[in-house]
Amino acid sequence: MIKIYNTLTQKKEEFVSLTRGKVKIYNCGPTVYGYFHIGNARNFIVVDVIRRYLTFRGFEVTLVQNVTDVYDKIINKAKVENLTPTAVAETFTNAYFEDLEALGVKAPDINPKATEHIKEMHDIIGLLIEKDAAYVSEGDVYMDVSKVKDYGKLSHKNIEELQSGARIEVSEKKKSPLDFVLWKKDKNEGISWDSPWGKGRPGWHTECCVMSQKYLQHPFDIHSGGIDLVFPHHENEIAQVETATGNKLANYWVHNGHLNIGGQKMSKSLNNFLLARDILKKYSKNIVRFFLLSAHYRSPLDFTEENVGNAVKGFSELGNTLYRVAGILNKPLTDGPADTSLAEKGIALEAKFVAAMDDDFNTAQAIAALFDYANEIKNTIKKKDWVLNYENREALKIAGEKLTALSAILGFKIEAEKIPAEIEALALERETARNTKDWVKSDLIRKTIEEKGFAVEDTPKGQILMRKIK
RNA sequence: GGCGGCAUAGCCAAGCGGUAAGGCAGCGGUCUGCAAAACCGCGAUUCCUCGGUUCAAUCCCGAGUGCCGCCUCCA
Repeated sequence: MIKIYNTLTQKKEEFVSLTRGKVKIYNCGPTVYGYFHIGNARNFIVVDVIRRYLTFRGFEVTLVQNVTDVYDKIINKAKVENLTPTAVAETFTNAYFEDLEALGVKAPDINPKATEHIKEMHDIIGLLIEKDAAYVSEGDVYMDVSKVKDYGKLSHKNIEELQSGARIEVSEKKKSPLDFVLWKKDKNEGISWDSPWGKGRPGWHTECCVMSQKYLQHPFDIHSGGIDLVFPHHENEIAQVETATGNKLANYWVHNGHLNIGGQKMSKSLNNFLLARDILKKYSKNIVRFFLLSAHYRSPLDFTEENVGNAVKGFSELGNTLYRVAGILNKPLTDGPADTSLAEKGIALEAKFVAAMDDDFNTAQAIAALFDYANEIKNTIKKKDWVLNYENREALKIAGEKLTALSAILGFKIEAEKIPAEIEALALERETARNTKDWVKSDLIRKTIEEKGFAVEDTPKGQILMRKIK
């Protein structure tokens, strides 16, 4: 049974999809006015893992992740750079896809753009006006929050408390400070569309309403995003959709915690962010993912060089396990008793991994299961009475494949790369030197191998070659 | 001010009623010609504090302290 924590009910709930065997997910994608940072990456990776896991559990998953390509910040950026908003959006939309791929995030099934759904936005705004839940004011259109049943149910706020909050912008155009803009009157910002209410551009929130409706239909299964989107963004999506259509928007609301830097939220407005693409210059996508998944997705996680450094060391040995397996599988078979313990423990460890992931996608615990699995494999190889007979070789091979497959659910690509012939030749040469106890030559060759980015280890069963992991 | 979350070994981090996973670092050992490697073993007797519920609490309830987030754009 898969359990998911639902922000709406503030409880872990059993996951039951609307259509048997299928899951529809909508994740709030980026506003493309700059490169996305590692905190944004956390969200994309968390959703990627949820998607991969649900697929592993037999669901056919449809993931929609929008691109917000019209927005104040894009317009501001365009002004500063002396470009058109469209050009800015295009540049960073392309960069977004590049960075996703670099992080090992599978491309979402559908990547709708806000600007390609203006007509649909007009429709829902029109419907809201018709229902007297929205009003026109000096060329802008606002949502009338007082007409929304249960406003605040997602973020668990109530209207009175919100109104007493001092931080809400007061606008003469709004009936209430809580009302939010659906359509903004054009102010010659270089991007606008005609509408029944005059020239203008869409406000936030509405795009997600219409794109989720168009590609997934309401209600769908899972709506996700960063915890900071709970209010007002997701609250306002619910307000619009449920008021306009009377349908529930989504069943499960999943929100990931923030990536902090120095204990503080990483954000573009605080200017304390690290770009995903810059981090990737220093660390591999495996390491970045390993680090980001080492804490539960709902917990805050602090990005420090030390923490990521730990991830590098921890992850390396996980990856190296496969080289150790591959190295042993190469050796000639010998006679001896079969050892069934690896196969037995493998089943238990896979179950541990699945149980962890079933429980609200507990990747931290799932990673622990991977380490247990890797340790079991290495321990087996090291056992004095374990021999490479046919049965044991098959069991080892299966264990290695299983470890690779489970890791792939978290998006870790661990596999023993084919060792280049050149390195193999060096290793053979080294073995010859070792056999004649020519340690000087042997160590020299080891050094050469290392300089070429590989490592060689001597074990009772012979040399093991592996690529050094970064 | 309102709402929400978090406080677990030197560091990171699971656990959410039955007596503390995993990783990094450290220490001891095994293996090795050597080894930076690998493997094995060792580490929390206040799980922030104080009360309470319970046969039993890190886990539930209350109070307190300290952090963080949201209430404005934000993954």
